[in-house]
Amino acid sequence: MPTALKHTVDPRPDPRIERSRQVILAAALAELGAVGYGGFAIESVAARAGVGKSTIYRHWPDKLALIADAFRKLQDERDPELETGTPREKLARILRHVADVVVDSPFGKCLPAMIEAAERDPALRRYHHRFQAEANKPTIALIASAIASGDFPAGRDPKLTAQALIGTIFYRRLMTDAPFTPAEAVALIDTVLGSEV
Amino acid sequence: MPTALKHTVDPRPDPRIERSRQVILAAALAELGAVGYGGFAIESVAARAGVGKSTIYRHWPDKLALIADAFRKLQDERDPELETGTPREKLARILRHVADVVVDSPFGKCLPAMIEAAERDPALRRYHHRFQAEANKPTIALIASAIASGDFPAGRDPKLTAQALIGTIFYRRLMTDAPFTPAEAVALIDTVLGSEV
DNA sequence: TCGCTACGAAACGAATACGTTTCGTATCTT
DNA sequence: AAGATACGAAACGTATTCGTTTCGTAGCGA
Repeated sequence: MPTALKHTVDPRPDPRIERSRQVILAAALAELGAVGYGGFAIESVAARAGVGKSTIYRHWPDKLALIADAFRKLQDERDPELETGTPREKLARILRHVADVVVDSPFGKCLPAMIEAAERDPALRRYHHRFQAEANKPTIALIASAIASGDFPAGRDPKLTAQALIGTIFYRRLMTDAPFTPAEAVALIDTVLGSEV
Repeated sequence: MPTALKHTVDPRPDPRIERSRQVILAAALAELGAVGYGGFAIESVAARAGVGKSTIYRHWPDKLALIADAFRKLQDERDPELETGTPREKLARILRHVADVVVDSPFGKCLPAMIEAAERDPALRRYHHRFQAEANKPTIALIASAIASGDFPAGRDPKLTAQALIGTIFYRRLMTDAPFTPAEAVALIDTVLGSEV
């Protein structure tokens, strides 16, 4: 009985499996962006992916599991920032990137669906919050170190500052008809941190 | 032919009609907050309101019209602010009020559903955006006048400043597990406008 | 009091989506 | 080349919801 093998990866897994998984996850994200959490239908995902419905149920037990995995795939979009320039320049780069992602990417298209899903399902909510907290860590660290070095004015809470900057971008995407444009990054920094810095 | 009467209100409309309308709209808001835009079901609204389904269809042609009317009713929640105190105190009062509404009220409970609905339906989206823009006008005016009077530091865009403040509260509600508390209002003002003001 | 009408309950057919199952085919590993 | 298996297509029964309709009742205005 080759019990030990159970803990090793199969030497040559059938490539059809992983390919199906990726095609289906991409289709699921497209579906979430197109019709939202409430309108999400497995049959539409199958059609979108050019796949039989049975193939989806072969890989995921139900709709929620598929949605959770699709959200997980959004994390691959993460595209962190450079390491050169003044703190102000780095921060502007981050904000421009966030604006790009929130407005245009699969993440941005799925954002309302993610918010709705997080509101309805506790497991998705935990993931949603953790993901967002993780994504903001570099920004908070940058602000904290810039305050410590005197590049940014003292007396501000780095985390709250980051949330004010990032929050503005999300607010514009979700609550107004004028999404935040990368060109406004400098103005936003001036507004929140002051232009005299 | 009493044509002119067409333009006047019926002298004594059946009170059952308006009563049904209000009960149903309140139930619709509760339903939106509880199950969201996608899960919204007319039959559940009827049960929640203690009303026959036919009564709902007697007053609204379909689901979307009912949802739109329910959103319109949220506007009644508006509870503007006082006129006394320093600009800083007024602003803190506004932010505390926004925090209350966004976290606790029917509006706050329906917020994810509204965002999702606005994403899917152009008419609801226009209403959603206009409502939000309208709600922010007093805040923007306050900031603008405080900047003009020298109470707030110059060089900031009042609208963007207001969006940074309000946006932080919405961001905390929608994207984190730590909703904004009224006690943080002063810290938020310090962070965005500087504590030296 | 009398006629009118808004009402609640219930049943309806159509449509949609879930999750399952079957079956023949195409593609993988060995 | 041969056996194993992941696949797509299709059909299935169940459940849910839509929006409609019918009907008897209760509350309204006059």
